[in-house]
Amino acid sequence: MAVKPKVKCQKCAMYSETGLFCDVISPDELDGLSDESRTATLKRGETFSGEALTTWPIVAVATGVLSMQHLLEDGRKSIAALFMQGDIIDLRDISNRNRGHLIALSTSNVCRLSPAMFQRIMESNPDAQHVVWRNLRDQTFRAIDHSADLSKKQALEKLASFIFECRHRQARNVSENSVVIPVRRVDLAEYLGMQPETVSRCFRNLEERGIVELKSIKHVKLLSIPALRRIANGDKNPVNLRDPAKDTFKILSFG
Amino acid sequence: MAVKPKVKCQKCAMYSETGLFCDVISPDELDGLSDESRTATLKRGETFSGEALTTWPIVAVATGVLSMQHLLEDGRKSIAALFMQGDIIDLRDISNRNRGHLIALSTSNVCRLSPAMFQRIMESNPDAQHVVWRNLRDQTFRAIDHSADLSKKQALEKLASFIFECRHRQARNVSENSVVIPVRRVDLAEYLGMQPETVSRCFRNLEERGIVELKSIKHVKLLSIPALRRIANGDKNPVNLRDPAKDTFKILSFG
DNA sequence: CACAGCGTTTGACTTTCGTCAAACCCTTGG
DNA sequence: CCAAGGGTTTGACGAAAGTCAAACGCTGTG
Repeated sequence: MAVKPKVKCQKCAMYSETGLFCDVISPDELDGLSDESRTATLKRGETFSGEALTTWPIVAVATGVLSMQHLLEDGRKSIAALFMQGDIIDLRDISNRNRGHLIALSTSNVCRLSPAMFQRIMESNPDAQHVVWRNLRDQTFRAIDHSADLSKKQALEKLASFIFECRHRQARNVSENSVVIPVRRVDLAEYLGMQPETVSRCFRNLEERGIVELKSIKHVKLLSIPALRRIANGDKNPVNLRDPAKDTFKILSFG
Repeated sequence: MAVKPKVKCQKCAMYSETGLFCDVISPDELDGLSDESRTATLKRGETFSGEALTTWPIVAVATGVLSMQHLLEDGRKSIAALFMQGDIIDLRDISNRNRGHLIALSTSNVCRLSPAMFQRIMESNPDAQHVVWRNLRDQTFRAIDHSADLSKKQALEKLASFIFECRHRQARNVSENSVVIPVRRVDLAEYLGMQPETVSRCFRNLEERGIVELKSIKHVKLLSIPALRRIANGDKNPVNLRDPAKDTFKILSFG
């Protein structure tokens, strides 16, 4: 009977954007999932209670930015990951070990998916499985790349990498050399493991060198993408001075 | 007919260890997968050629330690992730974007799984799907936790966290307060985003304070787990001085 | 409209960690 | 068994980024 999406799904990006989870499942599956799931709007700084996450450990992000934050004993906190549109955050079975908190960085619309329905769809619908699998792998490699960025020592390099990360995530919506920074300076600093002051100094540095232009606090225009790319790749000099002998490793032949 | 595992699988940890992928699939599935897959032994420093990874993008780790390394233009490199027994590394569709290299840090036995067979088993066997899904989520949250560790400023804190990470991964095999560091100092330094000299100084620091004892270069005995835990959590003082008012965030109630 | 409060930027100073150089140690191979 | 080579440790020094303090700017609200 009900083959039209529920009211709450009709305007939700998880359904209306091409290729996201609720777009690739069948109308019946969407109907069942919708019945058992709960939408929510979070404002900046809000999180879910532990109780809510136990019952609803699977969160789909429709709009906005969520973060996984870790708190240290002395009050320092770090943002370990960012989640945006289309990300499905599956926290089943890890709430105890992992002491991270899921906190909104901007007003966000999310949908807490019914674990049972989600599981059933995953087991029966290869398309859905593919989308979710792909999204989780993207999250994994994003986190791995981010780890690589963090262990890159230079603050400027980390900022350059982050600008490309933002650009990559909004590839379609935005013109070629305009990038939106979707988080505040303080959050950006915590994500990159540095201080807001340092973030500010690095933006100024890039601007003084004519590599970017800050149209507003969150709109960055890229004036020299190659220069920014070289910085992100750890190339401080204008000429590439890498010694190719230093990074050899044996290649295991096909067998 | 063939319901006994292929010779190459009989001693492989992916099959013989409880709960790993090749242990939870059916004998027929294992048989088919084995026929289409390729085992390999890598020595320290060896990697797969790009060509090999295009044809065999799914690598299961049976023994040893593999790393995902990123090279910077000036020769610096960073180890962004570590893969150990039971990890299934799925590099399908990401070889181009992600410039990381999969490199062995110690002698390792791996199995390049047939993508077609892997996919078929994933779609038809919920148990296998569950194991692989769980493993990928572990990889994701390990990478996220690692990002949090890296953005924690202090070198000592990062080392303490790493010791717990090692302990966590070898929970069953080893006695309560003995931990094996499965990688060399240089690799450890690159994984934690610091210099080998700093790693050395931090180990000495922990030893001088009576928190750990180095039985050998890779065997660490934990003398005071609570003290190590406090360091890992960013608590520099003996007494916990955190101001609870500083880390409040609004909790979105159940709805 | 003006004020309050937070977020951001700037500058001066401090500290941690990286850099360089050399000694030491452990493994590997002749 | 000895020698060679890479990996690890130690110490002295320097630089990048953190800390502190204050000014500036934006935003929302009475």
